[in-house]
Amino acid sequence: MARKSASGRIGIADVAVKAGVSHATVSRVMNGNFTVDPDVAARVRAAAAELKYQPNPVGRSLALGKTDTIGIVVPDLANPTFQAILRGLSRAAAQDGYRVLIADSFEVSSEESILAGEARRRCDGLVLCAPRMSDAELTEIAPSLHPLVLINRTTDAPDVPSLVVDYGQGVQDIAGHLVELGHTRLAFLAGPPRSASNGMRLKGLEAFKAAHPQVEVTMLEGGSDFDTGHEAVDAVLASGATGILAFNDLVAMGLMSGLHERGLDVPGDISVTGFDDIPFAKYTTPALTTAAVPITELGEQAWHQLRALIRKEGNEVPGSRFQPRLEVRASSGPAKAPRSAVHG
Amino acid sequence: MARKSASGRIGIADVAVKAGVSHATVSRVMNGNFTVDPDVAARVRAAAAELKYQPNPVGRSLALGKTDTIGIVVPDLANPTFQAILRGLSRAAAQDGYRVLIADSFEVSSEESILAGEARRRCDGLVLCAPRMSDAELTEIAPSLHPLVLINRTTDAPDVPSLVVDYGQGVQDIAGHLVELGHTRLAFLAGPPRSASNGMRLKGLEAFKAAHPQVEVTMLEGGSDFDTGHEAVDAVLASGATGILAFNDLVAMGLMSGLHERGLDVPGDISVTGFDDIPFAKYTTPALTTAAVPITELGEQAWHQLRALIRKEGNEVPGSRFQPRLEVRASSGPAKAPRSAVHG
DNA sequence: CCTGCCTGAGAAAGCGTTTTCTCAGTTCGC
DNA sequence: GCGAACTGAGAAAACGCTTTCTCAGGCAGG
Repeated sequence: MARKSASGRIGIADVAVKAGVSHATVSRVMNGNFTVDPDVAARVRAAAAELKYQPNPVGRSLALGKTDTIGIVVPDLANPTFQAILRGLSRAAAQDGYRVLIADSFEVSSEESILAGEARRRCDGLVLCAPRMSDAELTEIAPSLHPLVLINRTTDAPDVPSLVVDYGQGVQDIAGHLVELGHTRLAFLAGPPRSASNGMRLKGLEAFKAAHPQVEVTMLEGGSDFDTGHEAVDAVLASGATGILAFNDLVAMGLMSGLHERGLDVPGDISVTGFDDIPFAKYTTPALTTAAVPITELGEQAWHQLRALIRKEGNEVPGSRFQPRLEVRASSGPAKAPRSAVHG
Repeated sequence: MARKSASGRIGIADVAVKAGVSHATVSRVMNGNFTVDPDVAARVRAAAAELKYQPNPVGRSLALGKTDTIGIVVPDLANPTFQAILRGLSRAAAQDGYRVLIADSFEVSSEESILAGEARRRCDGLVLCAPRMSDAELTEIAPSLHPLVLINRTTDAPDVPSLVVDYGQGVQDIAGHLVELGHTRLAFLAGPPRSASNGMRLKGLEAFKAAHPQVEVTMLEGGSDFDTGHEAVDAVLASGATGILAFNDLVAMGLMSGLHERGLDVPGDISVTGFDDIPFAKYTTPALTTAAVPITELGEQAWHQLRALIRKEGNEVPGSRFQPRLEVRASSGPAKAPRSAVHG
């Protein structure tokens, strides 16, 4: 016959009545304030236990001005990279007693800032993951989103740490690896045009071309998923390249699948490389040569940065840059003699 | 020079002052209450726009008794199945203006009920995904979690819709398919012992054995990830089975990878099947025969059920059962002559 | 024995909304 | 032309908690 306040749920008032004290005292006890007589505290605790009282977090949030929740907005929850970031973030935050609220923008860049704003208002901080919005828009809304940390994107706005993977260096490492294997005609199967990480890859390849004038690098349009790779087979063959750098592992897998259907051998006829080293990359046949990104760790670091901001520690490094690690597997091998374009 | 209340953020009071009205009126305007003079409303809207006023959701939640947020607790955010459910749920909920808060129990079943309780208190409803806790515990806490919907788990507790995939039927379909291909010795590479969906598969196989006495079905211990499958190669070979039903696609992929390393051909020597039809299943070599589960749709349905509960519609069906669809691909083929056990 | 300090706990003021209550000022009907 | 019904908007209560303010009572010191 637990008495209830009007709302039907058990509140601080109920336990106050039951323990014969004021609700202020109940609050003190629940929050470990030691200015309370041990006997009274015990009585309150007993009453709380008996009533199975659990403080209402909303009331608590309003009073304390914090929610113990952080938000993350991702462009596409179906993308393994973002899933991994979410996982790392969620785990790290959970260890500090924070929960995470997710928002998926479904690659609609115009929704991002609204979504981000809404999420931010409900949370103590925000992680913006590879936002597709323009630099101008990002800079404009960044202050209203503080505490904010950026992943795979940078901004001029102050006090916004950003964690970026050095995709530029990564593609250069991969390209270098292919050249070492004797490939002189490479092709890059690009990612989504609005993706900043694609931009970094392109810049990396420019640098690579400058340093290796003897190597031919063809740029091909693309995307970020399986189908992109699968549909790119013709373009890849037409390029005459023997070493293909796919935008990411998904694209590489799609490409390998397409090449396989054409009866071509990887890496016998063509070497294919990916990027990211998603868990599946190890298990493709042939196993995929790729650049491993410590992506879960990225999520974890994002939390650490955000935590510093929330706690106003202020002495934190403004961000950091993650180096991919070349992961050589079976999908890359010695170059054949250059093929003529448009091979059967 | 936007004036601020003590907290630093712009509140309803600031708008009220600027528009020269009471904050009650501001609230009325913001919520589309038409008992406000159009002129006054316009003035308020102008003030709100100029101050970029955004209502504080926490205060709103407290007053309204709802958060427009739902929670989901999953045993392992790294599992593609749960990722897909999360995605479906998140998308469907977003369409109705709800956000989702995630909680990952990391397969620690003792944490589940605490996590669930905490999540629930911050949200308007909860989705419990394949909980690992005991039936007794589940039944006990279910009422305190209402509105609650269960995925891949059932309970006696009232008013708890549950969405389950008919794994029992699924394995029977797969087994039937293998038998049609001439396999007479099958093996089942089981999943986590505490998993209810594993239990359903086992029951399905019992039914299958009863209906097909001439077929031998060996049960092998297992798990739910790549490595499980990879490490199971010896046990699989020792069983002498020519048709292997793996617990899920991940396990199947691990197994295929292990078999490949041993120089065995799939499906020439052994047929391997998975379960779930994760996106990658299409792209393994050979492409994986599996049972497709409309898993994203499951998340979507979960939202619909939960929404009905939140809105107290009450006339909803108590849950539903999803039928997997057999997806025949290249990893299953005609049986060879039965092999002797412990093949080289 | 009185002043002053300290301790413990109730009263009350937030936190930022929504919503009910209330009432002044209009409009309408007879 | 006066009471009744209506309209619009402010005052205040409510949501559930934390925290500051305040004060009664106990105790030590002079």
